[in-house]
Amino acid sequence: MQSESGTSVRVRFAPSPTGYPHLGNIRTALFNWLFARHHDGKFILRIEDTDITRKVEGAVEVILDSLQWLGLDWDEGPYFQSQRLAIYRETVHKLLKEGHAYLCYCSPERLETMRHEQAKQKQPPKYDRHCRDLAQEERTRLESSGATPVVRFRTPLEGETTFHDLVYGLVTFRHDTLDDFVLLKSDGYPTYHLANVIDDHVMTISHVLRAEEWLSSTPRHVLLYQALNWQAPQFGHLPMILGPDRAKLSKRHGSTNINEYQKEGYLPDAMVNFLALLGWSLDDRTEVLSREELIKQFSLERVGKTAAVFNKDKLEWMNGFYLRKLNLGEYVQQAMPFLNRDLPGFVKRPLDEAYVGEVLSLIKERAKTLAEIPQLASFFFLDEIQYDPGLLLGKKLDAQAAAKAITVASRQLQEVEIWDATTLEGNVRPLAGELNLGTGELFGLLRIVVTGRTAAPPLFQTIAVLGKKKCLERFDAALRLLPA
RNA sequence: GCCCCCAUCGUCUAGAGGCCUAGGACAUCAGCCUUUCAAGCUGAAGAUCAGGGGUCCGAAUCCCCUUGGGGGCACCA
Repeated sequence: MQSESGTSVRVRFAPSPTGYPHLGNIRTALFNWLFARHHDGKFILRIEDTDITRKVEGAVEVILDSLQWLGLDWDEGPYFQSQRLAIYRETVHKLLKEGHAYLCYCSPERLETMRHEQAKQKQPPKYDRHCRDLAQEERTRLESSGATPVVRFRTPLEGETTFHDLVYGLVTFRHDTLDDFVLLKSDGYPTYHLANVIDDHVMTISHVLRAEEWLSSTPRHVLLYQALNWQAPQFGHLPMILGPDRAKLSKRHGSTNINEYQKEGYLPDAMVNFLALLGWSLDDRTEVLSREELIKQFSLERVGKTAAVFNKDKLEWMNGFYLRKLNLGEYVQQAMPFLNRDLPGFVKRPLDEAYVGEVLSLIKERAKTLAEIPQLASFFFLDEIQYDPGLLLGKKLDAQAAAKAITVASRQLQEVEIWDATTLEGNVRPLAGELNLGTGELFGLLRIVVTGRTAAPPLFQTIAVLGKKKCLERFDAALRLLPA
């Protein structure tokens, strides 16, 4: 498909490896990906590693893994800005030559005291343009002093810049509220402003879809495009995702890195569906959309402007929903790594896949995340279960009555030949009357005996899966736990 | 302090002047189902559409102001 300007759609996701990607970063990636796929365009991955001091080891790998995990495949890249320094320098020379940029020798110390002064006088912190029009002798003096300059953009002093944002509409900034921002740092690396403009141009990016936090630096970028005589891409800023405290997502918000969600057992499809609904909607009722539907339906027109607080409860619900939709085979595949990871070490590995399948068919409806599964299913795998013996007692059930019920039930079970839920229930249910107990009471007691828990899958299905031997052992164990 | 953006149930949102006595989803509560827990189904509660002015026959929807929230203002991205 062609965009309005007649060129094909090319979008990029351009994270910086200064940390692990969080929900907000990934939502941006997702929207770019959906936009590209919808328009049959290209999704390009670019690593903005121009700050060597903040680089986090392993971050690039985590970024790539996260995208792969979610199925957000890219068509080009990853490109690394740190390997493209020559391109930036060349462009800076051009800007310098044409008077759109200038060398600035101000020391970090001077800049800091300047800002300090400005703050004291309640002035907006802005570079005072000290080096903007240096006299020639002053320049030579500074050059010979050995100070390494930075390159700054010569921002127009008057006028204003207006651009049309695909999400927010017309946005205008007066030039006198901008300052002469740095293009090239003294270490020779470009700043974000420079590098992203150059790369977006060189890579013929058609649409820049990024978080709203970039809205206020967009006029700088527009000005740069103009100075370079390049056509700017279309900009579309995406509403922010906020933490529960309504502040920009950060490390302070705990589990916000996307790889945490993988570890917690969320499914990529659920994650994608949920994230898509943060800032975008199809209509007034559709909540569940497959990847294909999302691609087909996604449009910038339906992206909202309001920042969204992300709601983990809803994510959990959606994940549970996707989990329940899985067929048993898929479910086993998904759950197996989590069982291996979280079941106690003394449980024999490898786990028997057929047995795991039977177990999971019982807990499938009960898990909201894959990480809950080992916990929900642990009693199926342990030889001995631990629980508070007090659970065996009830209102009408003292130790003696409980012991009797357990003994009777145990004896009855020993007789059962066909070990399936229906047969088991047919044999055990009548015992309630004989023991003068309510069925709920008896079943509740047996549930504790067999699972050690008050909440578990249906009793007879559980007994069926557990097997005769293990069940009878648990009946004996319960008897031993009961006070004499 | 300055600049920019935003403003509908607790949260995510629908709503592009009359269909709104504001719809859906999550969460909450209740009922049904039921041997427990889930799931499922049904229902309830929950938003004077931030407040105030306009415009209009008519405003959640358009304009202005106020307030609130967010973002930006680095040799970070």
